[in-house]
Amino acid sequence: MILKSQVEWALHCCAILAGLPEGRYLSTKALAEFHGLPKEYLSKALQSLSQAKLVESTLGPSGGYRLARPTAEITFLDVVEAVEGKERTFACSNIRANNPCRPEGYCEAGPCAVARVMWDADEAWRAKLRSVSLAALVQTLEQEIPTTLWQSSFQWVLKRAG
Amino acid sequence: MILKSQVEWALHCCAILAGLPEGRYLSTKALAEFHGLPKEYLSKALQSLSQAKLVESTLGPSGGYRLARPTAEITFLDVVEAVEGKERTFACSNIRANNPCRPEGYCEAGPCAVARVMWDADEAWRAKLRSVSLAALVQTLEQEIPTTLWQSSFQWVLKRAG
DNA sequence: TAGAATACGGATAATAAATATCCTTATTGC
DNA sequence: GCAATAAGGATATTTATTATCCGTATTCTA
Repeated sequence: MILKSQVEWALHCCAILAGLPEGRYLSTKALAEFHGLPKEYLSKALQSLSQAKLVESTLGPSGGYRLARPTAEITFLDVVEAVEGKERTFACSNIRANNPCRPEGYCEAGPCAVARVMWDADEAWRAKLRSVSLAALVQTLEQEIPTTLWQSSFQWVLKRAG
Repeated sequence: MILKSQVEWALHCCAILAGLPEGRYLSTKALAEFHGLPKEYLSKALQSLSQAKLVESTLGPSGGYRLARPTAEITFLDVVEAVEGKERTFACSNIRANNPCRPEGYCEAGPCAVARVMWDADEAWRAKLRSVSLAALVQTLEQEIPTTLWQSSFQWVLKRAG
């Protein structure tokens, strides 16, 4: 079990969009170029973000994407779920129902104990992702990335932002 | 991203093996029949458990599997990792290295900030799975499953255990 | 107003992973 | 010796992921 690579792409794209000045848009082309990713396929990830209302888009030249909400109000979980979907990572097929000793017409009361544990763990994962916002990510990046690289990247993006 | 169905199968099989009396074995055939699963493919999951040293096996008629450790010393994480592997659920391809503004020969210091968050969440998931033992699962099941079903299942298993 | 650049969605292909089956071998109990 | 078993290799089958291509509507710019 491994997350789609689109999750990684979407998170990095959001990090870039988070630094975009108010009212400006950045195109798929620019995002793909900046990250060295296939433009057409990255486009699908961005469309997922758009459908999840995490980003807004405009058409035409100078079109592209921008965040739809303040960076403090978008979490890692939002992005991950936009790309991966909201379904739990453990699917219970209720195999206990195949127990040959199960009486006719017997129906289990609640969810399986095995599934509950797996779902609790899934929720712990999601809680952790929910606890980190894009704002927090940007703050970390700003501290870690060398100033010159940070600024040159910012310039690179601005030059291409519509 | 969804866990293999073998994870579910392995957990339920371990729950059964946890109730097996000292020194007895239960075959793949019996476990497959009890859960309504394809014997050949379930066998692969049990082999994974065996390779991870969570269960022991013997050959021949009356052969099969039994737990290799006390139920209190086998966790959900042990079983999940035996089947799914120990790799993290987020793979960082280090796409920041594709940044066109990155100076020649520049080398990132530590892991990417995005990956760290994803890995923290992964660890939260694992911690939760690590916190639940087979002993705890059996205790829950014993409380939840109707006594008659519990006992008849136990009898069913014992009749087939070598 | 024409043309170019864009997001969007549908269709399709290529690759990888999960699911499943079959067969052979070595071991064990009867 | 025979039957039942775990183990592991080989091979399909099915599904998911990754990727590309194309047509359409929209928007900016010249």
